Amino acid sequence: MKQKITLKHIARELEVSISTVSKALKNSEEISRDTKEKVQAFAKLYNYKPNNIAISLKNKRTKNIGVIIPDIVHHFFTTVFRGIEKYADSHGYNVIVCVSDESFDKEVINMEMLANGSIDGFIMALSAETQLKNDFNHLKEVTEQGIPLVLFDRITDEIECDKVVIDDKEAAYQAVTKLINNGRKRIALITTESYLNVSEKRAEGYFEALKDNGLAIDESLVLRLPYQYEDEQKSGKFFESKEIDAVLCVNEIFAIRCMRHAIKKGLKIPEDISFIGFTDGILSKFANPRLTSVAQHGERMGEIAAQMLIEKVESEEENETYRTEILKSTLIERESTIN
Amino acid sequence: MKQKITLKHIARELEVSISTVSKALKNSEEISRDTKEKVQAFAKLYNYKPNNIAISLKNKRTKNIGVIIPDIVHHFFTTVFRGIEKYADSHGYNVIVCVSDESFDKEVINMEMLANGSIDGFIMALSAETQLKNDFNHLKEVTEQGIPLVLFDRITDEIECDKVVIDDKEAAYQAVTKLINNGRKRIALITTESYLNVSEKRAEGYFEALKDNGLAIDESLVLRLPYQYEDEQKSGKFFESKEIDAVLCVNEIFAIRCMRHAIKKGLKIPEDISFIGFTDGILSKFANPRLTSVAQHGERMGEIAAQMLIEKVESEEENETYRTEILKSTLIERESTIN
DNA sequence: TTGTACGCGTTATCAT
DNA sequence: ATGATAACGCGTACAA
Repeated sequence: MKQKITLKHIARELEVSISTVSKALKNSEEISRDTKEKVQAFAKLYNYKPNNIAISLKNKRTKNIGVIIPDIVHHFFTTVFRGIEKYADSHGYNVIVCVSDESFDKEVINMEMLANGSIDGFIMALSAETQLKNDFNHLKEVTEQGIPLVLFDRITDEIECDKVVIDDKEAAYQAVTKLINNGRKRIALITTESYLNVSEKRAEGYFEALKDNGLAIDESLVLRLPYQYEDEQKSGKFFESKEIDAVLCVNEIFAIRCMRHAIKKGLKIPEDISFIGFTDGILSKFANPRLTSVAQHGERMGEIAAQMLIEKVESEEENETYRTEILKSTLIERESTIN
Repeated sequence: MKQKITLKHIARELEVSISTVSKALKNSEEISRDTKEKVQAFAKLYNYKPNNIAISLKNKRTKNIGVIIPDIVHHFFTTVFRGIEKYADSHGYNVIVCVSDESFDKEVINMEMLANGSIDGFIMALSAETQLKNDFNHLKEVTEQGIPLVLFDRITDEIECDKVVIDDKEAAYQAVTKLINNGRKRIALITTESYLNVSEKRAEGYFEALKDNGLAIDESLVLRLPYQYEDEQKSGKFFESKEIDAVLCVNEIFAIRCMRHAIKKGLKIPEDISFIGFTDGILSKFANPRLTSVAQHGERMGEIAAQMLIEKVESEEENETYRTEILKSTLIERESTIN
């Protein structure tokens, strides 16, 4: 096992001082051609690479980004993560991922862990529990320490920092308007229990579109399911008992499940009933029928978040201005709606 | 902005030496009750937390694990990653993820980057290009430096290290046997171009099962598609032209696509034609009909990989014995096969 | 009981 | 042209 070589080793071997070696490797003008060549040759031979940790300690810069997300086995977050990783990688940053698992405590612990020097800044989406508790002290602490923070998707107004979201309300509004223009009258909304701000925004858009188009709001057409919804009972009954001709679902899985219920009931998609989902992931593309879906452009979102963060990290002055980037979403039309 | 506080700050403020502070915070017997209380109170007040980087430098241990995977937007890898993250987190380790994007160069660069002190060990699945080139010098370098390495799923025999795989060959063998027992005679294999060792293993199992059950091997029933297969042409023609009563696909997406072709051709699933896929992900569960699939237990795989790695990282002696853990897969039967 | 000195690996500043 | 020294933040063996 050949040990990692350090400046000290080279210095000792070549009988020069450590600082000479350091300078020689940086091609400093101060050092003679001879020495430089000797040192550089030796370094190459033994494949010298400076130790990142030592450099981090010296520079007080780790070139690491901390990413905290509720769940990694979730198409949208995964997509965002890919955008972050890509941008970070191409700018010389590494990414440390922690999964909060929708738990407040884990989120806090992970943040504290990373905040002690391991990273230069955070990118995160809040856990469901955090949004429910409405407790953001851990975020406040971090920003007060001057650690840059970028929130995406699951954000809060309580914290001042850069943010990236999609226009959830607008997207839902457009989707519902589309359904109405296709002649749909009884449009259901399948959403999550209400503490997730994204679901809230989508519901707002749904209601507003109905109102603006002169359709009555019928609360009995709104079904709220637990976030991790496994049981088929509740949604099954809903479809059996209601007369519906279109459905907006706040995620793909709800949509796929509901399409099944509709088919089982003997309805034809999209003739008798149309479906639109959120998160244009793999399920939408491969569902049968293929699902019309609101694409959230997660990868782009990740890139923007990473860019915002790295900008803040690398800016010298303490920049106290924050912006919220709102990404436009796109409705991808497929077989589950009439064109 | 309140700056992160260090031992030095506390020492200066309390007019004691740095080492006194350090010891006091560790509740050392050497320090008087008085001083300890004073220091600890002050530390708590200002929320002192030791700097991870400094500790890493001192201990030559980062408590970071480097994970390099070909793709993160891929259900199987994501699942494995979750297992790694979970185990790592519960053992006080952080995870740095790099995505090789199936590129040899990126894999090499990322490894070199992390190998210079940023991590205590690697967990990785080889990129397609690396397997194609058959060049593993970057892995060799790392292991020679004494950095522990665990390979999973996409592995190679060229490198001595711990490994975790599933019994791909056996799984395919079982799946095909199952189809045969259900009375299927003309069983197709849809696989990737041949340099991925997992696909190879699955193909072996397929052939062996046919042979052991006295069925002729018909190479024209084997379709090899590019790994990132987008175009529908080739597989479409295949289904139009062949008489097939069952299909084994090496991944979910191939299976879903092929089911569409079959349905389009007017075949009934599973009556006329059965389907079995690999990677029991979200698509299998929600496909219509639901897809019978080989579950690879990615999360368990990740846990085991992390456990193997951390064991090696934390073991004092240079342990030169490596093991290869072979995980049993499970066939999850759903609507696409007869029970 | 407290403090000094050193080392982890690197770089920057200031001598020589 | 080269080297000594200090500093990043921490921990610890040793000295006082």
